[in-house]
Amino acid sequence: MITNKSCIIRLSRYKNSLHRLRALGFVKVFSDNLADAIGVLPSQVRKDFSLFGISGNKRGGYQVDTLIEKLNTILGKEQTQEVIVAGLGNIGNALMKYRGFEKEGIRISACFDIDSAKYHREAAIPVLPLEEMKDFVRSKRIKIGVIAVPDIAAQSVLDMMLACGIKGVLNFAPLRLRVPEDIVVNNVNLELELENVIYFVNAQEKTKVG
Amino acid sequence: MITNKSCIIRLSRYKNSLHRLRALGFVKVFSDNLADAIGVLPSQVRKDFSLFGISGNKRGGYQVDTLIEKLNTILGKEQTQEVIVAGLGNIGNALMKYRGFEKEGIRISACFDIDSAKYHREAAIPVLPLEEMKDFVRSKRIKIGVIAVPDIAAQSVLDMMLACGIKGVLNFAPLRLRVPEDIVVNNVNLELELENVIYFVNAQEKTKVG
DNA sequence: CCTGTTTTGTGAAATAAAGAACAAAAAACT
DNA sequence: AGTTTTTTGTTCTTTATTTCACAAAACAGG
Repeated sequence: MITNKSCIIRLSRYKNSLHRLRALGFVKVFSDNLADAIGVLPSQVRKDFSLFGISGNKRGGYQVDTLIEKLNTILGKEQTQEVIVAGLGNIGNALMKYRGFEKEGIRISACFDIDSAKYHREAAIPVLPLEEMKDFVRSKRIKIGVIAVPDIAAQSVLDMMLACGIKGVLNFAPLRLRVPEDIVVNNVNLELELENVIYFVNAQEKTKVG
Repeated sequence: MITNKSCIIRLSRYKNSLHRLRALGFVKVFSDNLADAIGVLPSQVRKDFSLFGISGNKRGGYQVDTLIEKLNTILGKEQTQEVIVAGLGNIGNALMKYRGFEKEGIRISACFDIDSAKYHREAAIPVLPLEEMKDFVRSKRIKIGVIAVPDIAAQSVLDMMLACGIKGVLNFAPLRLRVPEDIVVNNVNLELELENVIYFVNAQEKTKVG
């Protein structure tokens, strides 16, 4: 198992670029096309592929279609991935409406909230009480959850998810969640990302002056 | 200038943890408290601090208040940072309503959109036509922008921002933006984050079986 | 005031990631 | 058929990051 996160992220980016290239009519690509597209060196592209046993043709590059297929297999996207969302606040709402997941084969199967005013059992994406999470997740064998609840509730909602059999989590609450080793957590922290941009902009300015 | 992004991200995390610790009544902390809080080793904490000239007291640890202050200075948070948002779709909307920025000293000054139906000049956060971006940004000397427009529009909106004097961007459009070297871009790509979780969950499963 | 303990700060060692370089294969051209 | 060119796949090198390890400082207790 390859544990290098940035390598996996690059694979996703390659795949994205390949979709665009295919739409433009490309049938084959070379490592430097892909490198260019995602902003790395060609040798990096080849090394990434080599790590996952993806091979092309010397002088012929890579077949776009087969490459996309292989990447999808590696990234676990052979069938639609079902995920649940906890918390129908700002972020939860945006996620439910977000169209970007579909085309990546990701489907939000349900949203869970504590507020009964939000329940909506018959919606395209049903909004259900937290208590129903266990049955729902188990019967559908869902493995991935998104945490979009307020900070204070995040850890307890996570624990609930784990009890349901969830194995991987995308967390929007700006704190570190405690999880067993075999559980995967990715954090999206908007404040932090902005803060980071701010730091580098300021640092840039200072360098210029000094 | 320190260019190590993950180091800066850790600084932000330390700061977050420190706020929590202070709220709990802590007056001083040790490197291993912070290490524990954000999930790294104590030596990492000390080295990070040392890189930025932050020093504590041998055997006495670090003063929480002064530490927070120093981190704020480093992270450029002495005064409120004003940012603009382009695109009042799902994500733009969620950002405008999101309460998490305030407490980090980040303020969304305005949102810009192409759709005249969305304009709302008198709102707490005004929604303005894209054409007004230049005047607005220049008069307020805003340096940071958020891109929350559809893929196809992202590059042109970015170029517009740069023409206005924006120096750093947080980009939600799932593609690589082309920018001059001195411009900072951080990408938040939700599909990609989820895909990443999915990969590691699948990889985990396979390892267990194999 | 001395001894023992704790915790920092940093230089050296280990690990991980990225980049360069090049042989080998495949196609294209003559 | 042979030569040239292109592009992969992989090994070796370099660079970056993390971790270890320990001396020096600060405090506590006797």
